[in-house]
Amino acid sequence: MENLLDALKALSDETRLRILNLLYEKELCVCDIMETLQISQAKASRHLIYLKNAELVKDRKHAQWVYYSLAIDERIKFIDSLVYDNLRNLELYQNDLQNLKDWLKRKTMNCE
Amino acid sequence: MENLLDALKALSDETRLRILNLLYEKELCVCDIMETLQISQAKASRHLIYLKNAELVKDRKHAQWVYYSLAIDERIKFIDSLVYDNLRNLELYQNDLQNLKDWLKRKTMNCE
DNA sequence: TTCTTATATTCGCTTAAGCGATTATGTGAG
DNA sequence: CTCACATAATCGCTTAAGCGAATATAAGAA
Repeated sequence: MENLLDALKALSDETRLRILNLLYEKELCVCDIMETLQISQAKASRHLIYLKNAELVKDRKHAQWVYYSLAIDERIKFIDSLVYDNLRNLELYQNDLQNLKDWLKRKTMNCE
Repeated sequence: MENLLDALKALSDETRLRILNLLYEKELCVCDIMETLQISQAKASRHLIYLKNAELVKDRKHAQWVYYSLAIDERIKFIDSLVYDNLRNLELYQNDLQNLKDWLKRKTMNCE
């Protein structure tokens, strides 16, 4: 996290907050985000790249998938508080977590 | 603080972060902010109003002055962490605090 | 190679936001 | 009332950012 202001700009959009909330659960690929939040592929990709440029998340390519995960270190612990103490009190973000759980279950079943 | 997203948008601008950092010290009027940060009156006023609309600060009118102070409650404690653990490690914000101290001293001397 | 799937990028558009400069409003002093 | 001062609001402009739609890229499968 080079630039604190870039991080804060990344936090000032609802879609990116919703994505961040999901990534606090586990590493996810773009399609997991699309499915869970019911947003377009372009939108998911764009916001993930924005978060990556702000150095809040990192990516890892494996075959045709790109997996995104958190890159929040101790220097920006206030984001942990934001997520756990604020976002997760809100219904929208709770629902997103439930949808993620449901989606991952469906996805796993398809692969068996 | 009705809307968390509004608060985060208010935090995504450097001038507003600098103002917030000053208000963490004490209640200030618009001219204190202008002088300390060396910004125009219109700019100071605009950003203070933005912070007020986001319900991060409140105002109090006394004679021809408008005093602004923090309106950060326990529900958004992550902002305390942002200010104390992050902003105040940065030179810019430290300098602002020193400039505030100097300005308030000059101001008091003129009134005696 | 061709086809499919996952992801990223570009285009055109719309809206939000920041700025300096200026003007308006409101308060107190004389 | 008139003047000075503090603050807010408006105007015109520029730039950033978000969006859907479409296209490009890259990897694996066949």
